[in-house]
Amino acid sequence: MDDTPAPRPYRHGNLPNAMRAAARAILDEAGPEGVGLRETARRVGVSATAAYRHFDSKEDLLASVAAEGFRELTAAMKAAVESPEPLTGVGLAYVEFALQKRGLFRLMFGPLMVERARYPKLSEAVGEALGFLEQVVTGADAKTQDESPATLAAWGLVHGLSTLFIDGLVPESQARTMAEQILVRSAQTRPNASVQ
Amino acid sequence: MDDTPAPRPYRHGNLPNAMRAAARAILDEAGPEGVGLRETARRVGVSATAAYRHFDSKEDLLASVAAEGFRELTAAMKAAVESPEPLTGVGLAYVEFALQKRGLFRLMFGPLMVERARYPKLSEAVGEALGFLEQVVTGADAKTQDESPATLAAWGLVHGLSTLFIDGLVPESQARTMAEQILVRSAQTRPNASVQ
DNA sequence: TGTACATCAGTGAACGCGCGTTCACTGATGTAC
DNA sequence: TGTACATCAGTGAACGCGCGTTCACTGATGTAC
Repeated sequence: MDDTPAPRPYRHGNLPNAMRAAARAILDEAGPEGVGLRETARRVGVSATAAYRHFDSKEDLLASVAAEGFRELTAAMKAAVESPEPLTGVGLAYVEFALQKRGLFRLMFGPLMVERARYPKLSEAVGEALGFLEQVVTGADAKTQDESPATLAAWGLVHGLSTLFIDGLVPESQARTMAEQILVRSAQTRPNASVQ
Repeated sequence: MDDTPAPRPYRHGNLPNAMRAAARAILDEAGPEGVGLRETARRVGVSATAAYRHFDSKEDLLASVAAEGFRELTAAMKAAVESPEPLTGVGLAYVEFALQKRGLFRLMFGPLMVERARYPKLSEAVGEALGFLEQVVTGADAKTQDESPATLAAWGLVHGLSTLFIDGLVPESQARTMAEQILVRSAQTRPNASVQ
């Protein structure tokens, strides 16, 4: 019986995904600055150069991770829109996403954003998240380029709470209760809040 | 006449301040990640080792820059509290601060926050900014450790708007108009908004 | 079904770089008597 | 007023490090005939 643990096939099979997963692990341990292409490759068990078969550069890898993050954020919000108070539910889902995937969230809204025009997949994922939010807030399909003030107000609030929480400016233990209290109240005072 | 440009005295005079100023310049050009102790010293025209006479480490330098930032933020908010609608004025001052001192703002709310307990001056400056905000929102002197939900709601909103603006998720040209519109409206619907 | 060959996905060595920090030092300043 | 000496604020060289990226390569896979 040969039970030597199969020294890995020559071809990895799905290196891009494995790289993204490893990068996300580092992201949560060390934050966006801690993610290096070499270190990521090391974790996957592959040479650093192998990464260049699949990504143009380190930035390209990070952009693809960020895009993945935006897609997951959109999915999380979509799952939450079925709640009795859609906007509150979606807002809480946003905050929850940030709390649970801090490193990823930080990457998504970090300095990469400055260059995001260079990564179409990323821009698209950002646009979808935003479009969905716009739709929840205004009730209309957003085909406009820019966000409405109402959307921006809602987005700003949940985004600000999220970052204050993950930056430790509010004690972790209070984050969720606070968020719920604030978002429920905020939804009640909205001009066009749905009648109860 | 000796008009050789005085080859700088042996002693700098105020190296700590000069280092902070240089660090802030880099901050605005390259963001928090671009700030290095060596590069900062280089700009000041001093050897890298000279910095260690005044700062324990690179992190120590950054913490002192961040503390300076929080003190300036507090001052900016205090200057704005005299406006007809204090909360709106303070909120706009907050957003304006972020827009004008992006690099600094990013540093102030960056990963350094995680370790801020190790820098008493920084913690104190953060506490003062927060305490003032609490006072504006609730009208009471905040002697409590934690923020009230009302304060957190206001802070979250202005903070979120600020970061969305400086991360380029809303077109720069619209940022100020949007902020004003949102904050004015938000102040009107607050439970205890001042009567007009 | 077998073979030649193009393509794809890896490898290890090497590049140059800038970083934070420590070391042993030197030159200027301030202070005690 | 002068001198000895401690202290303070700089210096340059060196440390080890990990990084992103390029290079020339090799081994495995897929495809055409």
